Amino acid sequence: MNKSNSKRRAAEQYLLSLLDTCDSIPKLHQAQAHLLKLGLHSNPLVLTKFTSTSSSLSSLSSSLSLLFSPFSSPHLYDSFLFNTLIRSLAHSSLPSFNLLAISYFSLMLRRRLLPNKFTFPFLLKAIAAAPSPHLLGPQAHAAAIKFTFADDLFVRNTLIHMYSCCSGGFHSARKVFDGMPKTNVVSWSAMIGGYVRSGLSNEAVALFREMQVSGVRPDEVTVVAVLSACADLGALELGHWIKSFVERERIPKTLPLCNALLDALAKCGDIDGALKVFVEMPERSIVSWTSVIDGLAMHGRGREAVAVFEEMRTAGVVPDDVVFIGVLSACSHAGMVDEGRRYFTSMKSEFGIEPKIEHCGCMVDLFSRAGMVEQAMEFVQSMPMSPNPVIWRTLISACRVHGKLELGESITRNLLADEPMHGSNYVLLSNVYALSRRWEKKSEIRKVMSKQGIKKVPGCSLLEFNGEIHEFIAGDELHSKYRDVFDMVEEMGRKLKLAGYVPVLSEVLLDIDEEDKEDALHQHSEKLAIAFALLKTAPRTTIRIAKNLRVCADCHLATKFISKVYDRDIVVRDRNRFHHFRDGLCSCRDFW
DNA sequence: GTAGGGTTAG
Repeated sequence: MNKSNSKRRAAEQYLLSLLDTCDSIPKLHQAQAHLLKLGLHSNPLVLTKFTSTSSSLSSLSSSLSLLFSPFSSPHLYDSFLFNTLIRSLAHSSLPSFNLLAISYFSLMLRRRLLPNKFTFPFLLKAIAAAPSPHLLGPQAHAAAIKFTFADDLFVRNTLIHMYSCCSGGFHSARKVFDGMPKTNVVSWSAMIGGYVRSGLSNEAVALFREMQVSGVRPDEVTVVAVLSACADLGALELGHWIKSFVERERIPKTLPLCNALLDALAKCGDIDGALKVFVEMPERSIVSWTSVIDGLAMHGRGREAVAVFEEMRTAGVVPDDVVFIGVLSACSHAGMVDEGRRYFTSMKSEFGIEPKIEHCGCMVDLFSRAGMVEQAMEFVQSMPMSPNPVIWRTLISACRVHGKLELGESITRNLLADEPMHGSNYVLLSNVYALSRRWEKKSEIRKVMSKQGIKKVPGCSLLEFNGEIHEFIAGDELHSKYRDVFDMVEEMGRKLKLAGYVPVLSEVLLDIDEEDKEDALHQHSEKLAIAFALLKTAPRTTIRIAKNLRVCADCHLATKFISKVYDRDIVVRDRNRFHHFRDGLCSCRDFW
């Protein structure tokens, strides 16, 4: 070995060990300076190490500035360096970096470097994280086949993940999954997670059960995915079952697992169980705090939510924009107008966080619920961004509840012009008309809807019974299996009336006579679910229901009566929040 | 040196 070669070798070794000691970005920058001084800017070994170090310190731009520098010689790069680069860029949460990963793959091919079995998992991960995975994903799949790596277990598992990140891609994901001669825990977790991502939580739970039958042992990642499904479904029994499963199977209680558990319990109605998980967590991230605050907000426990936020600040955790959504919605659900205002102002002044439309939406809701419709309107006019349909719908509900019918009507007309195919907008307008007793206008709406083929989203309520999740859909055909359920709804109606209940007919969309309207109300999904629970469950046990829409005025009133007449606690999670019905009253204090 | 996972207005 000649002298200059051994000198270069020594420099290379020095830098590699220097990079090993880099545990902060300033140290990384020092190493970068040494690297340039020693002329190692084209050394693939050093550049690879530098890339993976800068990636683990979330400072990939340092590495990119080196690789893109005019001094570097990309012709020296090997497959290993490209793999490292693609992996590091795929790992980033910035879409532009994910895209860069994909372009490095092309560059690699242009330089006639062969991808190996490690390349495709990295590439597919980048594609999954980048915008429009459905465009590049199938091409990458074809490339994996061409280079004979498509049968590799790691590649297939990442294919499942990639396809399930494409909208509607769970079919393709399932095809890959079903075609695998051998699967492992990652394949199952990826598929279960894919179902959750597509909003198919029931399928996710079903696949989890299949996984257990097949003898593949779930791990902490599987459990996190199943817990998200659980949170989505509001399946408390399943949530509790998973909790004991984790204990029994000694599945490591990682931070994401505890966060998922805490979030699922809160979203399934066991907020105190969620708080217990939170208190016992050995370490917490901002996600843990946010889940607790959101959970308390959903249960109308705004004071406690705000207290938790203050505790978080005392603990030295820096708030982000997401946690403020929880704080503001807590204030709104608990009628804490002044606090809400203060927190909103503090976002920018104290924490330098620019409010987004979601935060403004919380403020509009805060004023609206408190009956301050004018302030809500003024707030909308002073927002730095233009209002979106969510904001308009919040305002319209406020107009309806607080009797500002003309304003409500004019806003709804604008909204209908923006979103003519959105069924819930017509429902809102129809309800405004019903309150102002303009029946002819109301029936006009119905005609427009049927003419244009605009459909209402059907109401759907979920209820767990005997370890199964039962689904009730509003206006479902009278199924023979549920004959007794419909009879029970009729009987409930009679009993409630004796107790003083008067059906609220104004929200029925159909242009039919009063008696038929009452029948239509009887078919609302939560009434079916409650009737089922009254028939099947032991006296005085709590009834828990999760539904997809907001509770309608009639079901809200009826459920209050049911809780008293039948002596049951009834917990309903609707689109927005929890309602705890007990002894004729609701925890939302009729504010929802 | 490889894959799957946690919070987000109404």
